Amino acid sequence: MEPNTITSRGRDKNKSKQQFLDAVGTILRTKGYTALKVNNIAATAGLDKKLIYKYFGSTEQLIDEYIHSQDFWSNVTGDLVPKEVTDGGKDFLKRMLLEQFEFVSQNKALQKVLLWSISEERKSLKKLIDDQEANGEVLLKGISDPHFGDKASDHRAVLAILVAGLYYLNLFTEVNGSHFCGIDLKTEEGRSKIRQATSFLVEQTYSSIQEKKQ
Amino acid sequence: MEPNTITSRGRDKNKSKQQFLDAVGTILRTKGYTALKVNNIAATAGLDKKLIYKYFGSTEQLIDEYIHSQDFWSNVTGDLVPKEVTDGGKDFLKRMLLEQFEFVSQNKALQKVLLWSISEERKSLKKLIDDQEANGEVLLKGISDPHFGDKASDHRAVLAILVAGLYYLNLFTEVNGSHFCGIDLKTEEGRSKIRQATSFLVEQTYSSIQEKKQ
DNA sequence: TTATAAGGTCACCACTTGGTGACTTTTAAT
DNA sequence: ATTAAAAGTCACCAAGTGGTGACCTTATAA
Repeated sequence: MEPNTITSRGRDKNKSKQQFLDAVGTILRTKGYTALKVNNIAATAGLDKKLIYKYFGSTEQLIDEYIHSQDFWSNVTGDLVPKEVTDGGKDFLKRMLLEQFEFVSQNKALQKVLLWSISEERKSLKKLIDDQEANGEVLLKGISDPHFGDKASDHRAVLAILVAGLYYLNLFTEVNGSHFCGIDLKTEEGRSKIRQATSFLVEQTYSSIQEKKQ
Repeated sequence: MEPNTITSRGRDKNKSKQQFLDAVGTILRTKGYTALKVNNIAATAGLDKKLIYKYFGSTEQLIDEYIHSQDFWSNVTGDLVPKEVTDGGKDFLKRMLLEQFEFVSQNKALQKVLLWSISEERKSLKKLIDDQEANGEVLLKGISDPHFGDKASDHRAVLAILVAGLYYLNLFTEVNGSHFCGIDLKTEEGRSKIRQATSFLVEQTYSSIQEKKQ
């Protein structure tokens, strides 16, 4: 029998594979990566676990295939990159940081993946992180580095702290935490303060590091 | 028989209890909180798991007792608080941030606890976080808030991003990651850049938010 | 219609998990 | 020495884990 590609049957390998991949996503979002067990995944997919071994080889490979299949940073990176940069990328970076802050807070899967990537050594996660880093590298090299000249790495260090800080604050808010340095991150008011501080820090960095360069 | 308090025997309840608590610490540091299983803890302690139930009631209670017994932020918070503040706490905050950055990077247990606290809902972790937050509150209220006046919460938001960012960068470095925004966090050079950026941001914040206030 | 290959189910295995009852060993007061 | 209480060991259980062989089911090419 030839491999079924298009015909819609009740028994569809591709559909079943997708059900497993979806199940991985569902479990990851709701229970986190520690709940990604064969029995759990099979039950969530509503199919027999045997099929996981048949189609993916192992649970690990299924999970890796899930990771590779997702574009976790879609909204952040796929963002509008300005055609022309007149302010050294200040406005672009500001928007990027604020959008990332919002995007992460609304994207449970990305949150769990970020957490996962700092919790467990894993090739496919390292690749994910490295790829995202490479994406950022292109933007920085093309947009802000030229502006900061020999102070480029100083600006990058600042940016690293900002990106990392916004990541952590979002993760922190999800469990056990609400107030951080007295800011209530669960309220719109608190999050607004964080956004303002982000804008402020980008602004300051652009005016001051630029200053030093001249 | 009276409870043994001081006499040193081979069979010493307190010593055994401590062995279990130490085992929890060892496992946490080396394998992370997900490896904190009864059998694992008992094996590490070199004692029978039955004793865990006898002495602590359950594994959960043993773990909670470990968490409560530790002063994870000892070096950071127990730090020298200035008797007299003449610069609005700028120097104090700068030193605090830099010391925290170093301390976390060298303290595996604290790293794992930070990770744990943003991964799993848990009363004792929430208490830990809340207590640390309360410690910080005292310092901020006493040192920097008066300086920033009605802009105090703006300064706090900046500080939140910095503290969170330094946390995340340290956690990021431990697994899967090395470069972040192009900064190699595993090298002294990279970490130095982060320290400089931290100083820079505190400096900027003090000069600029102060400016606005006047 | 029938053969066949792939989709899918189920029972079962070995092993690990948390947890407990029955037991032995040690200690120290009598 | 006797004895009671606590320290500690061991075998065992039920439930859950990852993983597999034997089987049934369905679609379609011949």
